[in-house]
Amino acid sequence: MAGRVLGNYGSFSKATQQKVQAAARAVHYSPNTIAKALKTRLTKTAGVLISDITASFWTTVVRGIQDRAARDGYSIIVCNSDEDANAETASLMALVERAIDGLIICPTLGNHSFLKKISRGGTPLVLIDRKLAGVKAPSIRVDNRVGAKEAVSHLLSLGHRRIAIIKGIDGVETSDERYHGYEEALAERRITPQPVLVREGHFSRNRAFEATRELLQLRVRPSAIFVCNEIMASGCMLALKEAGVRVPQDLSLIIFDDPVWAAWASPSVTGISQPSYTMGILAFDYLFSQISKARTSAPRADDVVLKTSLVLRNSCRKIRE
Amino acid sequence: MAGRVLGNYGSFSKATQQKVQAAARAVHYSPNTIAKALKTRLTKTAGVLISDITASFWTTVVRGIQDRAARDGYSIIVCNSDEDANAETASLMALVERAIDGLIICPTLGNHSFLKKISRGGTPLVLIDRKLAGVKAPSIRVDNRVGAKEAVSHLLSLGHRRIAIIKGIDGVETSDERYHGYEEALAERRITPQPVLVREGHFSRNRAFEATRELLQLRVRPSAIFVCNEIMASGCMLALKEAGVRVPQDLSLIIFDDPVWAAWASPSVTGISQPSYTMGILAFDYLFSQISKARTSAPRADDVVLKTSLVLRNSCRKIRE
DNA sequence: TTGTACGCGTTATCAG
DNA sequence: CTGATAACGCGTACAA
Repeated sequence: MAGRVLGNYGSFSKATQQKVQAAARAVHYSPNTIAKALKTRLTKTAGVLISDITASFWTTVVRGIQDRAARDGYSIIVCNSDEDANAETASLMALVERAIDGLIICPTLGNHSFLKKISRGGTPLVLIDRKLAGVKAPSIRVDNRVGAKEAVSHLLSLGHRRIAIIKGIDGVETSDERYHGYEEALAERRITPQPVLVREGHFSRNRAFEATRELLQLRVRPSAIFVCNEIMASGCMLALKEAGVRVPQDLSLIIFDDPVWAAWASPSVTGISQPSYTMGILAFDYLFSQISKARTSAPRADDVVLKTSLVLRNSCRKIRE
Repeated sequence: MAGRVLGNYGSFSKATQQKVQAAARAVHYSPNTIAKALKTRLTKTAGVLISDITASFWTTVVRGIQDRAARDGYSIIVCNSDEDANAETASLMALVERAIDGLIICPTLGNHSFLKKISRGGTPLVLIDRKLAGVKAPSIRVDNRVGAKEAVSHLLSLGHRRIAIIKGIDGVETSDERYHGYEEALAERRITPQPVLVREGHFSRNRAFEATRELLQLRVRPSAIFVCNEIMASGCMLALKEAGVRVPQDLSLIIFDDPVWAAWASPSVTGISQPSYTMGILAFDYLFSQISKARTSAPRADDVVLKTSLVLRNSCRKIRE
């Protein structure tokens, strides 16, 4: 009986309702989600698997997910893969054991057999930041190619022709797409990318630091650098600072991402802003609608690609070459 | 019976073991952690309640907690309070419903009756960043007073006498302690704090932005500002930049915290570094030992106070006054 | 060594 | 509308 009023189902009289509620308050009743889950097979908990919560892009995404999840009565377990496929699988196993109702994941490179098994097993899945071939799940992404192209086109319009790029991890969609954007922008001006100006940064601060140093040692230095994410931007800027290179007088800089510090850095840095918080919100919305199978009237698109925006600041300068 | 061999406890014969295992494979048996948790009262999940994961201090703490938790087979549910007592209680309820095995919390200001009830209820608890009177639980903190004092003493030793402070939230331990450190450092030079130089920043970017603007409008400007955390530092630096104030030529700046961008900002900024990752590691260690009740031989201290360190960079300049 | 029956806290069903 | 009772899947105590 008490179960009915507390669970708010079935039928009961106003009188018993009040009695039960009074008693519940008296005992400080709090429902046990575990027992509930045993019955309903819903834990009201979702898993989130990203590369590293320490990156401010991901921090913001996670905050978006958490906020929306809290609204819907869901809790979130966040795991970090550090771009390592083994770590990914380990986290996935922990998540599955906890019987999460759904999963939001940014897949690493590598074999995703376990992930695919989970997906086939019926666990609702949402991909974030990257797609994954062979898995039928909605994805929330950003148009990396167009964003990168906009960044490089901006440099070109300022007169730059020797534009270097510090890429992420080859094979990772976001990295490859940003490189394609770079290529496309150059192609429009009939410029072919010079291998010596194309550097690997592995989404790592140290690698980007090294890459920047190498670029500065070139006989003919680039007049501008496009850095493919915020983490690498920090390494790059450190190297520039160390070498005494003035931005933008000696060299122009544009980055993919728009971290908080971009605004008050000296000079403030121009970048491509991603709607990270919104991505988190959307990701959970998609997950939730899958979980509750309450398909909204209009069938929603399976691949949500959001727009980035160019935030103009003071790290790029007009040149004549 | 089958439970015994699969759970690997009690006694059984080799023969039955093989029969059961064969059957298990045939049915693709996989244990149900939910049912298990209902019985054992161990969910292998811990809750973490902080103010805002978006702050890089907290991001790092959380990463420390996650890493150590993963090692011990634990998953973490992170909730944000945004320094709001109601939000704190709401998150706490969600956590309790999920029957977490333990809780790491940075308590907000306000009535913690629910938290105390949880603690008395026997849920292992660890306080992080702040203590909480009336709750018997270990706390992992930093010596905020000494750290702040070191920062201000540094400014004093450089010749500064008009030193402004942008505080956090009055009543919050970290904020109050940092202010005490400020007072103490001044007292050693027989300087009494001037109310006009003491500003409220509420740990908020915007509030700190405003506070900085007010300081700059003073008839006699301060020669240095001590900003009590990283979030507020960003607001302060934006205001300085907007007003065209050069650091450190026109004004010296020192902050509590040592965010990643401090190194490559121009100028790089001097600050008080907290061992945030270590704090996360320690917090989970304490929690885990409480959960497993495996009291280590030596009784560990209840209040762990870590040291901060002054990281010298280029935002403070020597002056003569 | 083996079988079995009970309880964990919910939800859901079925008579009353 | 109400009260009792059977699952959910696993651990465990007790009896065989």
